[in-house]
Amino acid sequence: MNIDEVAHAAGVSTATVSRALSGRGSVSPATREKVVEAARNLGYVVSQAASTLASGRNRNVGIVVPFLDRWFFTNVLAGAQERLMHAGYDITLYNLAGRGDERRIVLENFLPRQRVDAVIAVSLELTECEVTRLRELGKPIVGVGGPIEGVRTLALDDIAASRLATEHLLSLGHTRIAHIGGDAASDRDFHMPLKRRRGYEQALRTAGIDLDEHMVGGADFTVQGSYRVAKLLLGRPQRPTAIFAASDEMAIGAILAAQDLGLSVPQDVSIIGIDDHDTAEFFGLTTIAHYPRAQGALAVDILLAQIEPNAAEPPAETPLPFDLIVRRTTSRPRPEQG
Amino acid sequence: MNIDEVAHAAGVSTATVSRALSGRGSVSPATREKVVEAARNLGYVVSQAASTLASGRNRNVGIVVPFLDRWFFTNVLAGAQERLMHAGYDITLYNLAGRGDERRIVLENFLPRQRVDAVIAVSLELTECEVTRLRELGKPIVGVGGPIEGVRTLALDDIAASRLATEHLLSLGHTRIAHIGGDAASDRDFHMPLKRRRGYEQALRTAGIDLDEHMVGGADFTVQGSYRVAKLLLGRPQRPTAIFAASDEMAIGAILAAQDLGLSVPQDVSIIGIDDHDTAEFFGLTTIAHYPRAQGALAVDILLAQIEPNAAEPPAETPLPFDLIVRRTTSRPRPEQG
DNA sequence: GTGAAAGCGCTAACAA
DNA sequence: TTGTTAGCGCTTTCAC
Repeated sequence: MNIDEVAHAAGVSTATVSRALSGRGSVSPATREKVVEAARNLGYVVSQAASTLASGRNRNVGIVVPFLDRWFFTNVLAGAQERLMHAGYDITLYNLAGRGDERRIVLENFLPRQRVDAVIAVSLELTECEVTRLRELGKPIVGVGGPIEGVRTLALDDIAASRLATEHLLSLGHTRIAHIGGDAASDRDFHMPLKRRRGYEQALRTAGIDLDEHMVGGADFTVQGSYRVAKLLLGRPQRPTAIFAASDEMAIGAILAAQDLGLSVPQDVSIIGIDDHDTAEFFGLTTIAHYPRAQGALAVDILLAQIEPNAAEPPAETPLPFDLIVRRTTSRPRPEQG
Repeated sequence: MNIDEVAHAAGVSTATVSRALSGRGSVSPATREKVVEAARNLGYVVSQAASTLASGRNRNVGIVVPFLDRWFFTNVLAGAQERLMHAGYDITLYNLAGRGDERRIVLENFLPRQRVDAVIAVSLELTECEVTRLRELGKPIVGVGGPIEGVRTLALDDIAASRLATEHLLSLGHTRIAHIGGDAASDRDFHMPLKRRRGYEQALRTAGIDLDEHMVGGADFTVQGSYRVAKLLLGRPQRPTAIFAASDEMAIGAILAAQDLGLSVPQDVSIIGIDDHDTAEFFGLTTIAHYPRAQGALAVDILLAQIEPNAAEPPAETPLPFDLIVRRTTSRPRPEQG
């Protein structure tokens, strides 16, 4: 079943079939109708490979993620996926998780295969050499979540978001505010944890509060990792009255730790996170929402504006929105006793 | 940069370049060396589209999932992804989540584009007509997690796994065992919740315990949904001494509900789930593990055995493994009082 | 608005 | 083992 059969059935040339079905070039309405009808009857669908070979267009976008099983990545992916599907694009998934050679394999073997028209790089911290490789593809690239040198990136202003979270605690009257951020490993792989810590520090300094390194713990962005750290932080004599965790999952770990220590949230400890994770509502978690699905969709819009001939205007470079969502895990601290 | 330039640089014909780089057909070691060298120097990578058009092979597998943000699906995906990458295959992701027309679009427009050599359908419950469409593609298909008529499927024996979970509770001496399964919506879309309930019922009946419909609740497989149902179940006068939840996330909802009611787990209520979710360890959750990553990898092995010329033997059709993992949320019930 | 025809870059059958 | 060559199925100029 190929284009010749459809052309024959519709009584036109293959060129006309191509124009009628692809929408580029002009075809009279009547002819188009005939062609579409014939194609449907025969169950014809264009061969992607032949179309690509002849036109250079793939109708396919590659998405590179560092993990698959993390809330942020799956949501960016879902948002991008939905938008791409409705634009008629396939999505090729590259996952860098694994024992190490995956990065190289993807960058050197998969991406250059010319199967994609553009790539979305999610939270990738790349070496200079890797960035070069990526740009050598000559394909439009947009980053989501982690800045890539010389590539347009959609990234939350982590410092500002963290400042907002910390300021919320300060505005409630807290002064002993702890922070649970990244550990050595996550700090090495990503800049995000450091930036969130920076925002926390900025807010404290602005409020005239001295930084206390005993008030800062590092975990691996999981519930369990944060739980352990929170137990330590909350077990100290001069314990914090509030905790700002660098992610909602870590905030939840802190909530569970507080409960297990017999502390009430928020009466004894206020807790705030960042994300607005699916389960944040359930835990009543106060947090900074930052909409990864929308980020995925926006990344697609930016790319399509570059690769689709008559696409809409590329979206303006406005900062990504984030919002303080006040729920039930933050409140004024108890009045000091003694 | 195409095959001709490489051929020229290496001083051989394009056919030899093709053979040397693809590994099919015989090439002398010396020639191969020359070709590989030339290709590397020029930064040449075969054009996937041209290769596909000429050979009919895509080196690409499609994976269809109903959601992206659920533990089971992302793990199957990750398992399949890793295996495919090391076999040199791309992976095209089709997500059916959305407002309804996605299913049709994927089945009628995307999959027939001949971009994939095979498809993995994860937890898809398809109509007869949809199955027909899928099989008409003439591509190898394997299902993971939800049986598809006439298609080899890797699926947990849900009934047996649920029986095992329930029997664990029975063996500890529980007789008032509740079940949190699917709600109306999930029962409509998937068979799995019904089967897990069936296993629960079988185990109880075998133990000579009458089924009590007040002991069965339905939720949407989320922590929060199950939390609500568990509160109702545990709030009754003759409350259950044990709960078998059809997923770990729901089991965790039940644990949190019990805690909030002032009940100790496992002293007042034993709780068991199914999955061995990432956070099961943290909650000390007793559960039935069933290895979705391995299922994804196995699905790939089955497909590659069909589409790779000199692939390994296709894996035998053995039942999928599942194991009882006893942790700290199950124990003997308190002796009856009064 | 439509058709003829020249590729797009590769693979595989065949010949040498 | 290696080269020659005919497509794979489509898109796109260029004529008309």
